[in-house]
Amino acid sequence: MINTPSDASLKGRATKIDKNKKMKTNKIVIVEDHLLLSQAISSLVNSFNDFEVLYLCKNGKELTTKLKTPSNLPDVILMDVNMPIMNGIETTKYLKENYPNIKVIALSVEEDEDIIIKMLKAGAKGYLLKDVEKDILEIALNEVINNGYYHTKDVSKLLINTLNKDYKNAKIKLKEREIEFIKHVCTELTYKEIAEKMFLSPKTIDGYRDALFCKLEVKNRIGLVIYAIKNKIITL
Amino acid sequence: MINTPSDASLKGRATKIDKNKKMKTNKIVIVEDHLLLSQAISSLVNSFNDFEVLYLCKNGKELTTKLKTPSNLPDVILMDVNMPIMNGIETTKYLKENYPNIKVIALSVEEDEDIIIKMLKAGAKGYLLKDVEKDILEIALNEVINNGYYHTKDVSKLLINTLNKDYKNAKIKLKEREIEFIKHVCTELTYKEIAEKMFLSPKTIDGYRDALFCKLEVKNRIGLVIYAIKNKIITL
DNA sequence: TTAAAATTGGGTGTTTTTCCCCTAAGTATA
DNA sequence: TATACTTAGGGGAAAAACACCCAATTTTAA
Repeated sequence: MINTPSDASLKGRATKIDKNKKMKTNKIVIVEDHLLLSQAISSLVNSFNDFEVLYLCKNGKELTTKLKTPSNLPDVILMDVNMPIMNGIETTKYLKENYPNIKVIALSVEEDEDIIIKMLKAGAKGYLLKDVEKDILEIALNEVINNGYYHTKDVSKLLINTLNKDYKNAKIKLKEREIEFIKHVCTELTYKEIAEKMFLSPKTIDGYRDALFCKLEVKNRIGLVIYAIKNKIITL
Repeated sequence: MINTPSDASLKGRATKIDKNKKMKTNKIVIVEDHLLLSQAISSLVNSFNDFEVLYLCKNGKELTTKLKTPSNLPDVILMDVNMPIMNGIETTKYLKENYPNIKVIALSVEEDEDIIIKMLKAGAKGYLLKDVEKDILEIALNEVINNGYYHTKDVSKLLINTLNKDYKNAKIKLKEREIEFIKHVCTELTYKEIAEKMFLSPKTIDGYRDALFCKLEVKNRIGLVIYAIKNKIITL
């Protein structure tokens, strides 16, 4: 896809390095939905020693297709988290199961602890915020290849914070039916109308509402709406 | 593509061209809050012919400080729209007034018509979505320097759509007091409590509410909340 | 400049919806 | 056989929504 560098010059340099220093050139793939950014990051990575960008992908789906060709297997994948079609978390999970030797470094503007945790659980070997120094990216690439993982102080801090918080939060789980209900709550329907839509008695709806008020520690329907939006149960 | 030749070769090439063709090297500044991205874009821009990145800024404030030194004046600024402290729109307005010779190209993931319009009104000579091809960036830079402006088809389309829509929308204007009120609406306060906070009679609040229901074409408080969030009257 | 129109703040009352407390049967499921 | 989940209901208080009303100011336009 999208194409590889001015093939001639790249190959030329790679060969040279291989011969003189006998250094292995590590193969990198970038998965990022914004083409200009992936090209820019690619330009950066190619400027590092011993790293070579194989190709770019716009999302996880595209990556899985590419990987079916054996010559397309990289050493490290730089993976954006927010992508359409198949996002970073799903994709990383898929890689963990199907290509466990490929290391994934997450690259994101997202500082949301939940997402970082999910990404690391999915198998990412590192999580870089997009406002790090470029040197950090090079260090991370080297570390991941040599030691198997790399984490910045920022992310480590966040992780510790999260662990401490989890004692209190114990992450609230919503049932299927509750999620269905809360989606309707975020519309202009009355509870009576919601009951009709869900084929339930208005009194049952009363029950769901009261349970959620209690569970989510909100006082009224507005609270539910705010909760739903903050926790991305609905998107606007 | 995707790759910049190692710095040495790049500098070598640039010098060569300067000497042989007497080509002017255009000076570029990148304003973008995510350091890694600005460094990546910088790497890309430096790989183009006749362009050289002078320095990077994290936000508009930093830029205004830098510009006070005459040698820091660039030909073109690549400006992110969403930044903390001083965003792309404010910064572009400032540049238009104080440094009218500097051309601004907006660089954003934001496809929101309103924001694009604001940016162009503020004086941007081009608006690139971050998922364009890198060649487009190079073309845009050249066009802006030679012709004074550049717009992709995407943005042109959006502009035409917006013009058509404006006939219908005629953008609803909210008064100061209404905005104050609607912000309270997006909390768990009752109307009575909102009245207290705004030092008004609950009945006046009734008036505001009913007026907004009508003006914004919503049926109840939930509708107001959804409207407020969609139109960024409040941020979560 | 003066009258009409819009804006802002306030009032009384009714109906509908929301909220809150309580109970409890039927169904998975571990 | 507990435990949890889903469903459903009664009764009552509070809030929200709706319908009209009035009267100062400020803006707009004739």
